[in-house]
Amino acid sequence: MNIGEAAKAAGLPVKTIRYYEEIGLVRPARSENGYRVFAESDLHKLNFLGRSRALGFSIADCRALLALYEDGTRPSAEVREIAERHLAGIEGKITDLQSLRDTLAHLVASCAGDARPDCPILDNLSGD
Amino acid sequence: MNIGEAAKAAGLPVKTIRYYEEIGLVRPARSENGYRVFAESDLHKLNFLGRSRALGFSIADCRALLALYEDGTRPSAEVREIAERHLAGIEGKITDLQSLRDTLAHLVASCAGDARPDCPILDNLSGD
DNA sequence: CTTGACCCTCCAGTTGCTGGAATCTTTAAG
DNA sequence: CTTAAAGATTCCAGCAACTGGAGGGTCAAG
Repeated sequence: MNIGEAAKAAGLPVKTIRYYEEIGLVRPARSENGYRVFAESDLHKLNFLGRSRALGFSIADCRALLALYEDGTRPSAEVREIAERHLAGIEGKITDLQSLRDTLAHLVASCAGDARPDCPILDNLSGD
Repeated sequence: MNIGEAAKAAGLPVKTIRYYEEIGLVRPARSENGYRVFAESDLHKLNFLGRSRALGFSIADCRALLALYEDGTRPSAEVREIAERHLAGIEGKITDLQSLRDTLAHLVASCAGDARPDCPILDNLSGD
């Protein structure tokens, strides 16, 4: 299977797959003409990567998760630890964004948003 | 005032200030020895930038906000529009992260996290 | 035999800094 | 007066995770 077909099957851009090969996440075979040839196992990995990335895992996490996935004897605790750390990071981001949102919402609400130059948003940014 | 002092006053790293000059956000004067010299107005701008960035505005937004700030006759509507768009972006991100968090929380909760290899997290990532 | 859809590699750009190397200048201590 | 530390300068490289484009080779259809 060529890269275009693999991309469709995995729901990833062709460029991304080439990038994943470059950084050693997948190692598709090559045919005589130099084209990458994706086996079932490669497709499986690509799908795994797509799902992991969609859950927001970093490439480093994905690499670790993939290694754990390939090792049938790993303790599930190791996987869970990666996921937990990621979850904590996301929760932190949500908290940060929520406080940003609250601040911004107040500022936006306080600004008339008309033709006049008075603007509490700029006042706030410039230090009141 | 040299860059180090300006950095302390604005609460920004020295490197960041040099970067802001490089991309044209501030234009401090130079003394004979080549050192940057920050006037009150430069400090004011740096503070403005620090606050804007802390609210998550992109550099492009900051540039626009700064220009509007310097233009005493701007309509507040223009400022508000930038802030509203930013707010909408943040709200979108929050929503995305929340759904990620929910998914991850379920996965983490379903995983025993012990020495056994069975792992619903990996099962999920590999496509069940 | 040509056209168009693939595929290849390599290089540059994205965002917003951050670190480091190599080199001044200034300042405080001895 | 010398010297060493602190602080300033420039330039180059790198981070994350791709993405776009140039310039080319390959293949199947008509």
